Amino acid sequence: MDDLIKKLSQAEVFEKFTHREREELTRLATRRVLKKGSILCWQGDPWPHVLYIESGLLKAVIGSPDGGIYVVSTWEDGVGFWGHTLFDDDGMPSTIEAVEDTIVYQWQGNEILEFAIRNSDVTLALLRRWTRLIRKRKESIYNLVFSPVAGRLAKLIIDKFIDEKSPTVQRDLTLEDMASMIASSPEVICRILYQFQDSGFLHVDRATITLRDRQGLENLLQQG
Amino acid sequence: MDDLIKKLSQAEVFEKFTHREREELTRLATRRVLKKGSILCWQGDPWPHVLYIESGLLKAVIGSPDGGIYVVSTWEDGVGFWGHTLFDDDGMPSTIEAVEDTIVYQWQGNEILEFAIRNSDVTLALLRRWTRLIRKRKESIYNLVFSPVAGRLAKLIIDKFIDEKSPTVQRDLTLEDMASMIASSPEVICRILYQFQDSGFLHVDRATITLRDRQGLENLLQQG
DNA sequence: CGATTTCCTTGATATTTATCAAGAACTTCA
DNA sequence: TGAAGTTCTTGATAAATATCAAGGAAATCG
Repeated sequence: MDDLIKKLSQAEVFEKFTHREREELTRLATRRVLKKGSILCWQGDPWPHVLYIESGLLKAVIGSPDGGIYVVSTWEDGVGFWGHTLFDDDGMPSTIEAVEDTIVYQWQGNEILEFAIRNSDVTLALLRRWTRLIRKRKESIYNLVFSPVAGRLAKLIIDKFIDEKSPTVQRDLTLEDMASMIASSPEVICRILYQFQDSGFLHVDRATITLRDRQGLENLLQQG
Repeated sequence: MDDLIKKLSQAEVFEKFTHREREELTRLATRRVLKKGSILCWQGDPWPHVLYIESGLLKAVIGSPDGGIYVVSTWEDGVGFWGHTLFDDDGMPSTIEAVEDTIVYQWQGNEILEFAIRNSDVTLALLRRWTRLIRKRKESIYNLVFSPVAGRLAKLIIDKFIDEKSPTVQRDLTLEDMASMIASSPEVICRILYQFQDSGFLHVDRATITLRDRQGLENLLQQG
């Protein structure tokens, strides 16, 4: 548990609590282990909670009635997740699913919100965090509106290689996974991947992707 | 000025201030008249301010390097607008433009933020407001990802007719305006409009649109 | 290891959407 | 009123993207 205190003191928003408050928070936390593929909450259901992700990976997904899905965002270890329900009593806008086995600490949201509101540093950090989320969503909108599929894929790949020392990465996402992240279809993504290879940007094989010309990819983003 | 106090007491977020605080706010406010087409702030520029729209209409627009534009949202009279910059010191994510002559009251953001943080009701209202914005953005994303152009246009039209007693409205938006609101092109919108007419949903002429079958349009939304 | 399943790849084809072009209808304004 | 500028409308065409289908490669699992 001391471990958790330490981690919280380095996490956005949580870091702004006083040490004492963090101690209290640690006491109130419930540790949960989420199996890969399990659902934390469903789109539309209320979920007035707060989460700290100790390890693993979550994704927020919106689905259409006829089965299409789109991955709005992913949440990595070391970050907090505040349920929308907490702030406006409405259902969650997306389904949250564990991409891999994930360990989280969960709070009853109103308990922690109580703390947060009393501490203006925390409040400001929360507002700041929320603002950044809005920016992210607007960026998604920008990409959907102005970038063709190739541009969106280029961006996805570049992001993949951020803080990656080696120019080669394992293909840990299936084509379908990628499709659901950039609103396209697996076949199209496959083709564009090899198109990128033909352009000399990447080397692609079944298991790996090797970055050959980052600048080339980045140019695709600019011109949309 | 008493007028302003009264209006603020009925506006989201502002209503949560104490009467005394609102008095103070009223003193700090600067009244501005924005001519139709004038720009309040540019995408990318810092803008750490707060706005109350007394009359008129603003729109938030994102633009691509090659001239495309997309209207992210519009802001009507009676609502407040809080600059993103205020919360994270970054540039604004969109350009804010007056759609028509608009009268606003503007504050130096940090002054008002000071108040807001000290009053937990206001803080909660702000977080709530911010949460709703995120929901709106996600809805936009949903529509861009899952609805074809016809579906997005149908939604735009239905929204147009919300709180409209008459089934006929003036076409106050040009085709280009609409195009920039649903990420399409004027020609395509024109065609779909007449398509809707052929399907019996609307009657269209150069100056007006008459709603004939609301349910028909709404069905388009469901199935995407 | 063999069987089954999932995933990748590619060709052929269909669908959706955008673009270009040109004329008609309307507005504005001198 | 008439000239200039917008906006609308429609046809023809092009581009982007999705879908369908099928074979092959890899992974999984009993």
